[in-house]
Amino acid sequence: MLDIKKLRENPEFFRTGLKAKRAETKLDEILANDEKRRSLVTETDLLKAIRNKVSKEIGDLKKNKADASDKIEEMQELGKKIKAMDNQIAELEDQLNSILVTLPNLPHESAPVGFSDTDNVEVSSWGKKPLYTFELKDHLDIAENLGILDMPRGAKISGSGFPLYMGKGARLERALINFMLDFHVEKHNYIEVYPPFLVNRDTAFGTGQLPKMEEDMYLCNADDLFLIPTAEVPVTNIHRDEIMKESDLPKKYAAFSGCFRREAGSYGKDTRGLSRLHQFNKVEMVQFTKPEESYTVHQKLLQDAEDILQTLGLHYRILNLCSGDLSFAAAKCYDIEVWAPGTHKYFEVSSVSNFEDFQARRANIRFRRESDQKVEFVHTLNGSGVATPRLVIAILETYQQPDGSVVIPEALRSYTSFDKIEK
RNA sequence: GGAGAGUUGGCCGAGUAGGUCGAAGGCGCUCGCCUGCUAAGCGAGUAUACUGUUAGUAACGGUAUCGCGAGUUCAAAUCUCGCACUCUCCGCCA
Repeated sequence: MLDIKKLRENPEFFRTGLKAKRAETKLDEILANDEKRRSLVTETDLLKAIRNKVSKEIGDLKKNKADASDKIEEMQELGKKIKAMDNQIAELEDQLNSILVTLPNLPHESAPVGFSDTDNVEVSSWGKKPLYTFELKDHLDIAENLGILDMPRGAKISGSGFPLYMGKGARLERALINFMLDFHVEKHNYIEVYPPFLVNRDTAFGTGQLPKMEEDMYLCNADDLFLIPTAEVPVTNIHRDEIMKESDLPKKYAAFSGCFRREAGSYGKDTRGLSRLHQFNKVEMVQFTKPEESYTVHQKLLQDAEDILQTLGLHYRILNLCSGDLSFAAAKCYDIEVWAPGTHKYFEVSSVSNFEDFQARRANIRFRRESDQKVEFVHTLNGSGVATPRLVIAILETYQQPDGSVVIPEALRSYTSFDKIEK
């Protein structure tokens, strides 16, 4: 949620930012509405002050057995007026809010201005594309050949985009989750979290999924609960409506969760194998920081995610997303794309975002400064650390052997208990 | 799923024949005093949001908030209705 006070003070700044984010701006409507609302509030508060005062007088009169009927009558009239004005205010607030909640966060100044993913800027990379002396297969061919992934049966059970891992494939999936979670907890000092996978509307609103992205989530209608698209949603909401201690910041959480996405409108794109799924697993890192620290933390968060790929020996590149490609709530975001030699493509395995106070405003997450006891919104950040399906793609394709088998990266072997997947 | 009890400020906990209750008291915390040190003691302070005056993120004022929402009333923490959550018992179940 954008800050209406700042918007009031500097609308042009917001207009420029929103335009870079490719958002429709109705700022004039918001500002006019806000103006009207404030004058009404002032007026109504004045009347309420009178009512409070006179009501006390009535109480005193009655106690002294004196006649108060004149005043009561007066207040009856006043009460009607107040009620009408309160209704008007509520209506104005509804209107104002309905627009405000659909406005995305502004891009940070260090995010390149641009329209689409072609304007994203590669800022760094690690490792390089490995060379092979034999003909490469893509992950689906490898996996089917090894019998570790059964997409047709997944489709039979649930529909397309629901993977069914079998045997060593299932074990590899579980190993990756444990490896990544242990890694972040033990090496990067995150607090491990195991969150609910179903969340209510307030929670989905807090991180910015609602109201605009409702169509992208699975809804359990009978209970009005959403299947989470990422652990970011429940984990960020841990501190919803709370005032945190300054000394608790930065707060670092790492959580595994299943992720469920309807991927509405993306049919026909990246459909092969594990590249785009309705259900997948991910370890997510979430941090709460003081405003002045968030961009330093953002860099560290990126490193924490990179660390996973480096340890697994996978080549990747990092993109600084342009304003137009940033998600609704993000001010800045790095995407990490891992190289898949068989598909000959980079796949996004992690998004590392700084939301500044955008989510904190929506979810009302604040902290108290020790110096002056003032309350402020925290900054929230998160990064995938990382999502498994495309990681599996990269592992299978990178470590495939001429005979169709796949060698397990060293760091994973204590988790898989095997060092090779073969027929 | 059925029946009952509950939800007050950072915590504990008063407060129901509606009125001076943003809310007693205690604990905690902050500042000051006192004191070889510590502890104890004494004094003061200790919510958030919106809004106004103002050059002011300073100061002062107003409004709202006692789980959430609506209602009754001149006036509601206190009455009525709906909802959420917690606890207990029964049923069901991994």
